[in-house]
Amino acid sequence: MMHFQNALAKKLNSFAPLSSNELLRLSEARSAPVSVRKGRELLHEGQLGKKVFIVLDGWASSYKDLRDGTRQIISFSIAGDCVGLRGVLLETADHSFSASTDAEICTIDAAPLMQLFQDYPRIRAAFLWSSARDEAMTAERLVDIGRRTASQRIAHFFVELSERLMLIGLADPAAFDCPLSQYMLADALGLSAIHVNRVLRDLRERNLLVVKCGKVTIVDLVKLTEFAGYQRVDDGFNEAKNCYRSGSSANLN
Amino acid sequence: MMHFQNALAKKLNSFAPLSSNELLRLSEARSAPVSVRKGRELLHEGQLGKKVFIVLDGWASSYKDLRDGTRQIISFSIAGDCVGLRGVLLETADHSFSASTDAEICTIDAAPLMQLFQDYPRIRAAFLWSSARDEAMTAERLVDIGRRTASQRIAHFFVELSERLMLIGLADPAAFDCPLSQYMLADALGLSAIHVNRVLRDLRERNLLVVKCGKVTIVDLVKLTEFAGYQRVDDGFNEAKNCYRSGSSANLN
DNA sequence: CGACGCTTTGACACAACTCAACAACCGTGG
DNA sequence: CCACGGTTGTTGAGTTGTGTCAAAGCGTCG
Repeated sequence: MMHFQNALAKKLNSFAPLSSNELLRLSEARSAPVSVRKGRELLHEGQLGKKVFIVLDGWASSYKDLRDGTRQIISFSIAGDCVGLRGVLLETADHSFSASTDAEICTIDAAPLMQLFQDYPRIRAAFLWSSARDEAMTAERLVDIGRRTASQRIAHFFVELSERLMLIGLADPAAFDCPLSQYMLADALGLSAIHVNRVLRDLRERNLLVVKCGKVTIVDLVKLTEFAGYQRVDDGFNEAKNCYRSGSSANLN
Repeated sequence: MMHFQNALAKKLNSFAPLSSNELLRLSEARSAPVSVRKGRELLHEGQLGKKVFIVLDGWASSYKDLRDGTRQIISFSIAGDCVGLRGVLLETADHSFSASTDAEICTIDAAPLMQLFQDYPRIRAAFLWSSARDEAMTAERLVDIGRRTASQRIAHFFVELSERLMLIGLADPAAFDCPLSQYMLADALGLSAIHVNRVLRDLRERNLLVVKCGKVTIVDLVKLTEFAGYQRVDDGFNEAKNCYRSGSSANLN
């Protein structure tokens, strides 16, 4: 209960403040927290999407295994993250899901969750918001892998990770714990583990970022952010600037 | 109205059959269809997410521009596709959106859409399903770019595209129209346009796929699918096989 | 007609991968 | 206690896939 309050509820609250009644309903719908060991697979691609998982503590990852033995990690989940909503909607999971460290996890069955969505618009809104946020991160990872060099990619990943962890109080601006092995980073960022190692050395020698013994230290956040290309071309300041670039007979804005 | 019925309604219907009343409500909420010319930008990254766009005819793309002048296309939209729901939920668009060909597009404002979601659970379900499907495609693209070679990537992309187009009756099993330039393919698949050209030649010489004058011909679907690694390791037959790989005290399934 | 966008090709450079080897660290069991 | 295998990190040498640069062919459209 403590964990539940601290992780999911805290995160959902940050979008749509939930009443104590809504929190109670959520808490009734969820399973008891379960401890799972590192490596434990909780969901296999192709399985029926019967429930969502909520990470209360530890790290987990969503990924797809390919025929040639490689894998692509879609995303890492940390405390407060909800996984599998898409699988519930599509009825079958389109990715696998495993604990990356020892973790504490609970579940909510599809049926009661859908009922909550129907009865409590704010709970629905909060989940949708959270899932939209995850999707935005997936799109950002697409940009990472598609258009950034390995160094930028890794830099970008850690900047983003730092922000995520800070949101839930698990990082301070200069450093945080990160139990991801170089193999996992490689599978998430579309690189080989060996190259990840080389890039990490490079970032260390440039005095940007040090990864050592499961601890990440951001040496120079400004330089790192700049290096990663963290902001995009517009930075949001030129809204609608080009909206009428090509002519059209009607106003779509 | 005709188009609206044929595109969005048809697609939504394929998931959650909508009553004529629900279709009417949807149709009342949407704007009149608007013709936009190729290249027209409809939404710019960072803009307020005030509405969703529905493609009725033609092709469009969602993308992010990077500081160094490159871009990453997140997805292509075709008739029946809905874009911008995420932007509405997160309140600001996390990507830009443009017409890739001359196109016919209508919009639904955020407020009436949310009201529809509240009043008509099946409309809500249909939109959520559609957006979950899009998200699954984004994840698949991530796998493409992260773990497949350029040739596999392109092969995979066209197999997936063929299936999408067939669903809305715009492709037959052997061929379909595709107005995407090699530059657009490159930006979607994390490649350079020049390399896309080389790979297309390669696929042609292997007698797998011919792309010529905006027309894609699939020469050998079986070989192409095999080549692309379209199916993943499990194919869904071994549900739950590994769910108990590492021990745990409680049942999460 | 010239300008422009898209495709095609070649030569070359370089980022990232593979293979191979070794070091450091861990928990386990003899 | 130490030996052990397994996992992770580190480094080097060589290979290859893909990007870059440059140039030419070709439609189309104004």
